[in-house]
Amino acid sequence: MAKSPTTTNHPAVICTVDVVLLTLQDDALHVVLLPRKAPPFADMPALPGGYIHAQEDKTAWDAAARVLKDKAAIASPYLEQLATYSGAERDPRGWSVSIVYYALVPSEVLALGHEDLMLAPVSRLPKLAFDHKSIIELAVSRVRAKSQYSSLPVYLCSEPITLPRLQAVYEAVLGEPINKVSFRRKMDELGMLEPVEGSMEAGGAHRPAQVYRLRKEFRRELSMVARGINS
Amino acid sequence: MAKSPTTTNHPAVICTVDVVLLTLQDDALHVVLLPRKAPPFADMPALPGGYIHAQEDKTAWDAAARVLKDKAAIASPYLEQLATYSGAERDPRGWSVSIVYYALVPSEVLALGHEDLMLAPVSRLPKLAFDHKSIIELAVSRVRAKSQYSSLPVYLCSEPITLPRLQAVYEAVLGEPINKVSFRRKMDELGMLEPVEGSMEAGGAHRPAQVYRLRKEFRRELSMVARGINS
DNA sequence: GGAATAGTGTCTCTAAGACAGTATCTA
DNA sequence: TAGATACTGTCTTAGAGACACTATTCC
Repeated sequence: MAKSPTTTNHPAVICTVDVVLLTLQDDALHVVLLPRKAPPFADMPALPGGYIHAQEDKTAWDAAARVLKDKAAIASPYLEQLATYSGAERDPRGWSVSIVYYALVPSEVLALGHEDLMLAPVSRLPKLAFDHKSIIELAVSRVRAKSQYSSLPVYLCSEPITLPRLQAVYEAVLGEPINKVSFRRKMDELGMLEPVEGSMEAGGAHRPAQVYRLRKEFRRELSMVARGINS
Repeated sequence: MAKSPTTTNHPAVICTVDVVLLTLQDDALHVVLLPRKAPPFADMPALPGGYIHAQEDKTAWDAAARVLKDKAAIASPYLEQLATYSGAERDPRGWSVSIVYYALVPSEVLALGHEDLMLAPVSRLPKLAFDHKSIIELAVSRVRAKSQYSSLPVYLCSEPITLPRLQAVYEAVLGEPINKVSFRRKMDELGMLEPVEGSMEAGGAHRPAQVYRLRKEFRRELSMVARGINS
């Protein structure tokens, strides 16, 4: 390997993190955006992001968590690495690396009004800064894929939750109806929900749904089934 | 966003790429390693890797391809991003980012003897520099997972190939036997192989296997099935 | 009781695995 | 012809989806 870049002719690379923060609004996936305050792409909506602070961030994950806390006032969501985007041309300021994370939160914890946070439906994204549009598209396809065989969508829900509500969340994420019997079999198999004594009146004239909460072991941990929710 | 890091107090971050180059040897997954020539971890085996060269590399993918070409004399393998490792403590020289790629090649294209290339079975890794051991473990689990539902293992084979041979490759990667009928159904469903006129004498006293080659459309492209090879 | 949604029992259908049969080569 | 491995037809079995029936609430 070569010497440290500071002692060679390798110019510094711009190192940033960006976060695709997803939530559910009106049963549709939305992404949190923030208008840029400075060039390049001033005033254009962009993913919350920022430079890695080598002094305060122990890892890029910590940097992403800090960005979420500073820019969206959100602590401890489900936060996972998506991919890293890099290249000479994605940022006019120079060769850049963006380590991208994605996070899922229930819309209830979103402090809209904080800063200039805005929500955009992922199916109709506005013009975005940098390559953020394709980043969001990758995040959405990753979330859809993972939702096929895991408990990922529960992180879009606030507890307690009912099975009919959770099924609606899965259907919103996957964009297709799910067989009720199969869905309940899978949720049972995932084994992450435990019933709470007491029921929820869905505000309607009908049988109330059983209320569940996440088992302790599954807080922020993903649970997988062998064959997926459908198929 | 803040100003460019070169005009602030953000110290430069060390930006590198590393490649987990996997191949099959004696029906077992092996990884290509290279002894380090300089500190830190001098003389210890490590993944082929190096700094991003902002002048010559258009993207980190290009940097990974260049590393493979320079250090292992390999051009155009199946090369895909794995994950990015980062942090203050993984490299004693400072805060570092390593964008890690993985590649699959048939053992025939490996020019062992080039440089000090060595091969280690992934099931018995030696002591490795940096956090390269856990990187390799992640790569192996990713390859195993993808092999469940895709054509990934064909990139470990040199063409032409027979179905019995390809099944042995899948079994070596997955570490478990596969049902022959199901396997052939899946390969058919993937639709990436086309028969070549002529047969292969497997060196034995038995019926020769039909020889196949990859369809043009699938060169370096992954093909997926709905439900995986097994289950 | 009627309307509405929650929850469940069970049949069907699809697809994976088991098994055994046929095919084709060498010695 | 015997032995070995390639290939294929078909039965069994497991799991997903469809459907209908029961349960429980409010009006």
